[in-house]
Amino acid sequence: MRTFLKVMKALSDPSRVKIMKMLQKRVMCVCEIKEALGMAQSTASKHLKILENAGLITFYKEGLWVNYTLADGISSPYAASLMGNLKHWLNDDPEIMALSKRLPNIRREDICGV
Amino acid sequence: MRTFLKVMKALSDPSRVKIMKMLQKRVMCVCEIKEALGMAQSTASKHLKILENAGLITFYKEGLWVNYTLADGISSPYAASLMGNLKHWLNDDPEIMALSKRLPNIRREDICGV
DNA sequence: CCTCCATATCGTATTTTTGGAATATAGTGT
DNA sequence: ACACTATATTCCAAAAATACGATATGGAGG
Repeated sequence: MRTFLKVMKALSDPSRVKIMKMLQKRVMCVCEIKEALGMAQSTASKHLKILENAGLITFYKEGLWVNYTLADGISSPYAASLMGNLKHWLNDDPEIMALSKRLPNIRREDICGV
Repeated sequence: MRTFLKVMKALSDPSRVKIMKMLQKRVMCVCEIKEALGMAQSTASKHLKILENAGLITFYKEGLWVNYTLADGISSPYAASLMGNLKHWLNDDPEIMALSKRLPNIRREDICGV
């Protein structure tokens, strides 16, 4: 039950859903996500932690950057199922479409120092 | 997006998940649900409204009683998918199992006036 | 019309969630 | 060791969710 609720809660927030949809397109670091969603860095970091805790995303470090990516989905049947469905859900949502369009222009080289 | 979030939020609360699992077994009225979950009547009513609003349950009136039942699932793909999965999810959860066991003993005739 | 009963809604206190600024941590390069 | 940078964590305020008692609604029966 706790695992199930964690997955549901993680996907109950629009910012976190948007993060999931962006990560379906490509790997992203925290500063890119913060930029894409127009939120404070600490806020982005917190959302990412909630998603990770639900088994929906993972990360790997690359120098100073922390690259977040979709989890492989073996953490729980709930995470696996929802992640699968999210692939085709919300693709025609106006906000998601706008985000997808902007995504190529959001590059860490432009946002972080150098 | 709003529809999706409504479904996720609706299923992010343990009481509401328990209500869904009980309704998988049988139709229930508000007083039976309140009794099964040990909560105030107003609380049960509000949870039911949230689930209904998410397209997960419906009701039909029968005299003074309002019988709640699982929705047919055509309200949204999110509701449909989650409802389908919930059928086999959480069946081995300790709390859900205990509830299922108690369910036959929770009858409106014993709870409401006559 | 009046009463009774199941349910819905309102008002309100409590808890949880969310968001940002400030601070801490950790990796990189000098 | 020091400075710099990306990220995580902490602290705190605002907003939302949750729970309950009290009240309102609406159907059933006398």
